[in-house]
Amino acid sequence: MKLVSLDLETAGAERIWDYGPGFVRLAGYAVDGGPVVTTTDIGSVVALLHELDVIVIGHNILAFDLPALALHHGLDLDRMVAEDRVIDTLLVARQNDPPLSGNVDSRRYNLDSVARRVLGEGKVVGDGGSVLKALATAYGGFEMIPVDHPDYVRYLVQDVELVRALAKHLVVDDYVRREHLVMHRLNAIPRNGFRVDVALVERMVAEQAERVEVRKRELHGRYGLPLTGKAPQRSKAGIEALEKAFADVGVQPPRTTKGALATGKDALTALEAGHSDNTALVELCQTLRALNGERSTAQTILDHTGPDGRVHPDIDARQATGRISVTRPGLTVMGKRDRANIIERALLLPDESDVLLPVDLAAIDGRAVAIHCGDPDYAALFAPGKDLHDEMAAAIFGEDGWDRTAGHHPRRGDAKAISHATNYGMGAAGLARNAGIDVAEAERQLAVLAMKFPGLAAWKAAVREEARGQVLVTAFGRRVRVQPGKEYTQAPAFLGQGTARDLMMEGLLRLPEWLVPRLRAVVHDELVFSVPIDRVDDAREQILGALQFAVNGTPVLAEAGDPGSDWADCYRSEKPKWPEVARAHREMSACEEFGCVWHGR
DNA sequence: ATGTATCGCGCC
DNA sequence: AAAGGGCGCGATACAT
Repeated sequence: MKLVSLDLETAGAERIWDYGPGFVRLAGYAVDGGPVVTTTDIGSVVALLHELDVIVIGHNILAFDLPALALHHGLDLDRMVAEDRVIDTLLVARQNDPPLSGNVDSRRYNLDSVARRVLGEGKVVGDGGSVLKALATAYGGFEMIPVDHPDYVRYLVQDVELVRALAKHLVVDDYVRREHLVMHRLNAIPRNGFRVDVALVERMVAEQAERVEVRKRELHGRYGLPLTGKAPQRSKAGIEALEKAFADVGVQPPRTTKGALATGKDALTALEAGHSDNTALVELCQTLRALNGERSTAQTILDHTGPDGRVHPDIDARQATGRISVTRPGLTVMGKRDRANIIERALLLPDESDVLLPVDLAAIDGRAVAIHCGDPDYAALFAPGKDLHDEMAAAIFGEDGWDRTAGHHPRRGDAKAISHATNYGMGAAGLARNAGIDVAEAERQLAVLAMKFPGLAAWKAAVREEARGQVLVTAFGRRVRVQPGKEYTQAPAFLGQGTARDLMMEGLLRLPEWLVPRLRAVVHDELVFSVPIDRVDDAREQILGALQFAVNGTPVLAEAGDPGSDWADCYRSEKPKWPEVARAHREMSACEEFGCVWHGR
């Protein structure tokens, strides 16, 4: 086999989906230990990669360089990936040396950083990206840099050499080979994009701006809030005005744990509840909350909508748990639970003459924990036909008052909170606060849990200890790094979330080929597809077939939502009390429904 | 001008 | 001794 180290210079990374032909400007490659070749004859590079004895290696090539070659130069990337002839050093670097949570490692995996770490400081010259940036500034854009500029060529040559040097040090294990298949399938999302209801986005942006304006004026008139900037309630002068306003209505201004003025939803709701007879305070809280509650999701979608009327989000497995990030725009954070926000999903549409079909995995983090801990009593909660939270309620509170044939356990909701406590290491104080019970009762519930599921408790203790000295490995073989000092909460959580992620991805790998380019979004435990109306039943059956399998006796359960005319429409059965979730309702010119977010705007 | 920290909204 | 995990995105304040 020949190892081809590859890098491309292009018209700018963020232009990959809209630039068109000419996006790839200059290619650099080296075959094994041979000289680095740079060329504008991109077709010749594709021809080289198509040779069956070639393995191509490069940094982020699976998401960027190779898709660009596929898009404009006929590269058969599907085949190369299927033949296991692609090595992406970014994916390998993450597996070899996993990131911490939070933002601390956000710049740790660019080619320069990886090379410095792996090769040692002395072997990396220059300062990477700044050379390119300077050239782009000097010539008026990446696409204007002369392809024979010595600095441009030198930069490209250096990156090819770095990749080649890295290849000798990085370890490609079975997990990361699979990860290439996973990420390639996920890359269907940016490649194909998600259709946007552009007219509706523009309307919602305008309507939101109007609402914000009205509320700012109210706060300005009543409390002297300044009108400068986009969020005057968060500026120094604004906070000062609000503190005075709270004092004027006779309460201590609410504080965050760090002492700042708390203007968040929870703080204001709690304050209001504690002084429900103080009408001036209630009014202040409500107006402030209404202003703070305005999100700019529609604007974000608009900002990222391309000339094709679609968003092409970035897909990345950068999270400490391995969970998938979907950004620019962030589809994982669009409204769902709040009535006021779920309508955000109406901005995203199926392809013409298609419908959107969402499928989600039931209680997938819990199943992942069950697979890890091997506690038969815990695993039994996930047996076919059982509802985790009902079973958990029965385990903690007993079967009294629950008729299994008649519906849910009366304390299912309480049990759900405790389930999450199980996965994430919540303490009695936190559970008490969360569930509105006293600490003694919370302690009792956690104790019952530990007693009923001894294998689960033992596993948590073991992985907390294990995480103290080393990187943890999920059931699928993904390596995850826990922050020193956070073993108690992060160790069980990362294994649960990391394995849940790969249960989802296993389903993705099992999908029939025709559905892959129809994938539109992934939201941790949910996949969204755009499928032709006359193939919905086919699609549903095949997707559910792919997503449902058993691991060590624990079954994975998938459920399909409603085929929808937009993404919100997919949840009309799930949210029967919110009629506006249904597109058919939104298409009416008016309605009488109390609280309708659509007609009541 | 650009980047970081902090907060706040939301999602799973 | 006690301990709820992971994110994305926008805004402001502040450092460089």
